[in-house]
Amino acid sequence: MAENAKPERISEAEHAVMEVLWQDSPLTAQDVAERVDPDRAWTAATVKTLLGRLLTKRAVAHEVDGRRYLYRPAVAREEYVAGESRRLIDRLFGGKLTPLVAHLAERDEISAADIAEIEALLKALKQ
Amino acid sequence: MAENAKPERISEAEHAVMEVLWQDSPLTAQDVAERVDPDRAWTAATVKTLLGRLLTKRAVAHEVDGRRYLYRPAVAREEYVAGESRRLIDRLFGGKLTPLVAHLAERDEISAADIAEIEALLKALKQ
DNA sequence: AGCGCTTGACTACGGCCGTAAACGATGTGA
DNA sequence: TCACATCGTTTACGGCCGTAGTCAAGCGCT
Repeated sequence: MAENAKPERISEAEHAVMEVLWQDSPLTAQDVAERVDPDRAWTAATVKTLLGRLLTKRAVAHEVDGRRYLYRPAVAREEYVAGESRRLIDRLFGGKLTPLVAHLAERDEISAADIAEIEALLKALKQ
Repeated sequence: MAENAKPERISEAEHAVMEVLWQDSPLTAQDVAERVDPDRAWTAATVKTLLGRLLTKRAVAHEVDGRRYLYRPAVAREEYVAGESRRLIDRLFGGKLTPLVAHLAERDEISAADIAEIEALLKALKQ
């Protein structure tokens, strides 16, 4: 094993790029630029910079395809999401999920449908 | 109404200061420095800088006490926590809580006790 | 063979962040 | 009154981030 470079933090802009790659890969830089969230209104140059930074952070990998690269994620979305979730829950809710749910509930940010869904989910978990 | 300056983003280091004030306020800068998470190992100067920045961001307010200030939060922890939670859930879970719970469940980050707690909570919510 | 287009690498630059020292005003004890 | 301690304010500085322009190398046409 070993070889397991600690995961460097992915910034918010970089995350937008990762989302594209998680959805479909491998992609060329151009493909990524075309698919990235249009609200960002990035130029191709910006996307290339972000891909470069993600490369050095080892969050994406590249494979040579003729004279260009094909990019693909090197960290699973699963892992990223888990890390970010944990960070937030640790920082704001003492590491426990219940207070988060309670919090959202108190602010009416949970619908009846949500409740039903989560109950079903938990029931399934118990067995 | 009006007068409601948009909440400027509180950084992570600033948040550590806020936690102190949310727990007990008003406090002098010195008090804050003494109570802030010791893992940070900040000098008094650093804490003063952070308080200053929080002041200009209007996240804390100060009241003059002789020749020094007493600081107190100007945004409720509740509000901050809600904002951060929403950001994360929007960014990673399409705005829905269920996937977050499902996610944590799949990673065994929910204990049986958690499940029971949340179920009780949801049951209470339904009525 | 020469030219332009594509593509990654390098450079840039202002902004915020983390961390902190220097400065200046003010109060205080001797 | 004079040195000293105490505060808040200002300035600093390296680092990462967001955004993007420029450069150099190679490919494809003509």
